[in-house]
Amino acid sequence: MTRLSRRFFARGSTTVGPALLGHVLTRVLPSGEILRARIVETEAYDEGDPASHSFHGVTARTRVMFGPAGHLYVYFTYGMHHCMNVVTGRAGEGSAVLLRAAEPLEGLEAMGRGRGTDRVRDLCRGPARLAQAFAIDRSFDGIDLVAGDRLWIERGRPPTPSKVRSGPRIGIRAGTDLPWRFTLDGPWVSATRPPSAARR
DNA sequence: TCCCCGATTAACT
DNA sequence: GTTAATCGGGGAG
Repeated sequence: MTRLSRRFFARGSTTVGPALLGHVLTRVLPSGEILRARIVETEAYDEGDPASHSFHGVTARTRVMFGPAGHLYVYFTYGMHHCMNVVTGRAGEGSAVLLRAAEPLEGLEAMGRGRGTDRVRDLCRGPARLAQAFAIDRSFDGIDLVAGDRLWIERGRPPTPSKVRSGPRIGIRAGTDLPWRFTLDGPWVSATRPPSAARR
């Protein structure tokens, strides 16, 4: 049970995005319960990418994205949801990988408690659901995944590269031409929705 | 300050 | 397939 290292994260987001698939997000709750889930869906965001929160430079919210790799960037959206990202690249670069979905492996009961559902398939399928299942909120913004003791990523069995699919990212308006969403086929991947076709 | 809308989800018809 | 929920970020004035 080796943890992914600083070096792993300190590469470009479009490299770290697909590389994270198959590895295991691990959380220790205040109760001591352990949550583990295998990452099956990620998206890369980069400075200069109009869909990225870092596009407009450093702000109070995006400060962590511009910091050293291996830290967690958590944002709040739609007035009710949290989503978590792993910061990538070099300090000074505003890049990160959004964790969008995972296959629950351990601590399903605690995840269900956090989510308010018993449907295993819905525990970690979608970025806000994943954050809720793992009890992650803005207070986790900036924590270190390499050295911290509440959340980290364990080395799993990486898929053969041919199993990794890529396609357009979900829920964004700009940057839809970039194939920066990475998935492993299966029931744990979030639903794809045509980006903003019918959205304001 | 004001205003628009978002890296979403769940509950509708 | 459609839409309400709900609030903070960030650009415009």
